[in-house]
Amino acid sequence: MSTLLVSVAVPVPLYRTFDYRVPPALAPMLRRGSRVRVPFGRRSLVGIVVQPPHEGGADGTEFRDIEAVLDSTPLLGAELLALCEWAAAYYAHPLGEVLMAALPGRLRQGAPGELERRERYALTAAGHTALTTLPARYRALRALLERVHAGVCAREELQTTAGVLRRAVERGWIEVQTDESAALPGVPGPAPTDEQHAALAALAAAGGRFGVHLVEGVTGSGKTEIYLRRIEAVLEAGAQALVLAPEISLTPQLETRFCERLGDGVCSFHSALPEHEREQVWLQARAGVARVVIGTRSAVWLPFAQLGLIVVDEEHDTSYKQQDGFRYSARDVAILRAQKLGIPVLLGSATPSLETVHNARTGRYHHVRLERRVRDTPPPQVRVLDVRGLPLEHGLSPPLVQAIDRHLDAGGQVLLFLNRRGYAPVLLCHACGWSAPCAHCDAHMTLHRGRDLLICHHCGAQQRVPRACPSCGATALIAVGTGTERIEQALANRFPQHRVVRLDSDRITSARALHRQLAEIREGCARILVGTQILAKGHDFPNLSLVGIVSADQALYGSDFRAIERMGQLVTQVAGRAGRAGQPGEVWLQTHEPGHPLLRLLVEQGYAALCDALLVEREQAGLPPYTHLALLRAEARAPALPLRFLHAARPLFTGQPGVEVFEPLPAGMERRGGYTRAQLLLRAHRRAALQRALAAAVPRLDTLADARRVRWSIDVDPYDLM
DNA sequence: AGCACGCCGACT
DNA sequence: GTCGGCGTGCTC
Repeated sequence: MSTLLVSVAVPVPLYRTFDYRVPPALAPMLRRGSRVRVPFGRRSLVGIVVQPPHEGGADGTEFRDIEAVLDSTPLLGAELLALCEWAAAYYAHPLGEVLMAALPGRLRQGAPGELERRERYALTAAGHTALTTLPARYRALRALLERVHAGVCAREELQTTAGVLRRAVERGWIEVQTDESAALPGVPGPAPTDEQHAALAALAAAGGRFGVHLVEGVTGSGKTEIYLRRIEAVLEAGAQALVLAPEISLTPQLETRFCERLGDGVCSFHSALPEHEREQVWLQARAGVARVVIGTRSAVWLPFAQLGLIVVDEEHDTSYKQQDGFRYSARDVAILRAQKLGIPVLLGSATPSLETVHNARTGRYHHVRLERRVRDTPPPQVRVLDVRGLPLEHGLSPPLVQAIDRHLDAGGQVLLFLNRRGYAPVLLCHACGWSAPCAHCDAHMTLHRGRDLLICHHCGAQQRVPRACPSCGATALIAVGTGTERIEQALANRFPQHRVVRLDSDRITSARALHRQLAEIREGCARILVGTQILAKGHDFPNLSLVGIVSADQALYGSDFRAIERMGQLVTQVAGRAGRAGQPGEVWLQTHEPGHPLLRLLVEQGYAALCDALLVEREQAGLPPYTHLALLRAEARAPALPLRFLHAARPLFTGQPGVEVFEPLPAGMERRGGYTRAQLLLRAHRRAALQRALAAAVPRLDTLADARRVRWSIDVDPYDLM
C-alpha cells in the first residue's frame, strides 16, 4: 500500500529529512520551498518541503500527517532552495538549519510573509489650500494634513484612522503614491577617469554572463564608482543587484552614496536592523521591489526575484566568514550563487585574499586594476623603523615620537595603529611573577586602566584590578606591553596641546558613536588618532599625513598560517589612509624584526609582491589555496573528552580516498571560556574528495558514544587553525 | 536541539 | 517514601 508523502527539512541538527503524509486535496499546494507545520516528536515545527508530493511508504514505516500548509505559493524559490541545498552539502551542515538561517525570524516561526505596501503621502495643491482654509473644528483632518505637510510619509506615522485618511484622499487633498509612482530617479555620477573607463569597458565586454571579476583598486581609486556603473546597467536591464559589505552598520556612507546615485529601491540589510524591517527587505527582494540591497554576510541568502549582479566589497575581509554554528563564507556562497544564476560577481579590494589572487593569476577570475587614486594623491612611503635597542616609552620609540611631533607642527593629522585593545595585555607581579591569568582560558587578562578592570578578551571575564598581588601580596604590579589605551594616554601626556581620539571597540559601541567620532576627526579637532582595525576600514581622513604602525611583530611571530597575509592587508589598508591632496603620506612601522624577508618584501615592493612570496610558501607547505582544508572541532568542560571524541571520529575519515587525516590536536588556545578544545584537520588536494569524505563521515559522527558529551562542529575552509 | 524515559542520591 | 540529577534514545 502506498501513500502520498512530502519530504520536509526541519530545523534540527540532523543530517536527514523527514517524510509526512499529505491529504491528496492539499497536494497541489505543496511544492518545493513551501513551508509546512509538522509534528516532530512531541513538538510541532515549521519545516520546508524539499521533495514535493510523491508516492511512497511501501516499506512499513509509520508516517504522520502534516499539520498545516503555511504558504499557498512556496516561500522559498527554486533558486534559493537549491543554493541552500548546495551550502548544506558543501559546509556539511544540516539542511533544515541552513534553510532557517536563510529566513528572517518570524517567517522561520511560521508567520505569514506579507509585504507591506510602502505608500507615501503627499499634499496636493488643494491640500495646501485646505491647510489654511479648513475650519478649526476638523481637528483630525487638520492634524493629518499638518503631518503630511511636515514631511511624514509612512502610514504608521500618520497617526490617524483609515476613515480620516480616506476622506482626505477623496477630497483630493492628499495624494497616495505607490512604490512604482514614488520611485525616485537617481542622479548621474561623475565622469569616469580613463582608468575607470577602461575597467568599465572590460566589465561591460564580459556581459551579463557568469564571471568573477576581481576589481583590485587601492584606497581612493574609485571602486565604488565601478560598482555603481555596473549596477546602473543591471537596473536598466530590469534586474536586481546585491552588494555585500563587511560591516554595513559602521559604514552608512556606502548606503548614502548608493541612495543618492541610484534613487529609490536601495535597501540595507544587516543584523542591527529591527526584525520587522529585515523581514520587509526580505520580502521586497523577493517581490523585486528592492532593486539594490546592500548587506552584510546574511544578505547572501536574500530571495531575489531577478538577481543580475553581486558585488562583494572588501572581499578579503574576514567577517564574511561566519565563525559559529553554520560556518559559511558569504563571499564563496555569493560566487556559487552567481555561477548557478549565470550572472557576474565583482570582488573588490585593495588587498585581495590569497585565494582570490591565485584565482586571478590562474585565469579563473578576470582581473581589473585601478592603480591611480582619483584625487591623485601619490602612494605613501612606508618605512621600517628598527626599534631594537631603542628605549620604548609606552610602546613608542623616540624617532616615531619625533615624527609625530613634526607632523603635528606641520598641521597634519597623525594616526597610530595597534591591533590590541586595553592598556596592557599583561599585568605582572614583579615580586613573584603572577600574571593575571584568566580562570577560564589559557590567556592573560588584559589591563583596562580607565575602567579599573582586568578583562579576558577571549571569554569576557572581568575583575577589579587588584591593588596588591593576589598571589604574594606585593604591591609591585606592573603593566607589561602596550594597548591602544596606553598609547592614547602616552600621547595625551606628551602632546597636551592636541586632542587625542581613541577608536576601538571599547569606545565605539554604536554606529552613531563612530559617526560622531569620525565627524570630529574630519573637522580637524582631533589631531591624533589611536585605534585598532576599525581605523583600517574605508574611512577617509583628508588631513592625515602620518600613520604609525606601533608593532608588526605579533604577525611575524604568529603561528597562524594566515598571519602574514593579514598583516600585509592591514598595513596596506592603514597606510592607504595616509596622504593629503597632492602630498604623499608617511607611514612608519615599528618592529624588532626589521630584516624579516616578508616584511621587507611588503614595504619595498608592495602587497602584490608579498602575495607572490606567500603563494610560493603556501604551495610548498600544502596549504590553501593549493589544498582544501576542513576542521572538525570539539569542545567540552571535561578536559579529556574532546581529544577522545576526535580519536574516535578519526577512523570515519581515514577510509576516505584523497583525504589526508591528521592526528587530533589540542586547539591553539586549549582552554577557553571554561571549555577544553581540540581539533582534527582534514586536507585534500581536490575539493571534490574533501566533499565526498565529509558527506560520508559527518552524518555518522552522532553515532559515536561521546557525540552528545562534546560540542562538535565542522569548519569547511577554516579561516584559521586556532 | 528538544523532549521523555529511566535509574540512583538528599530532602519533606 | 518523593524531587531531581543527567545519561540515552528518538524524532517521518
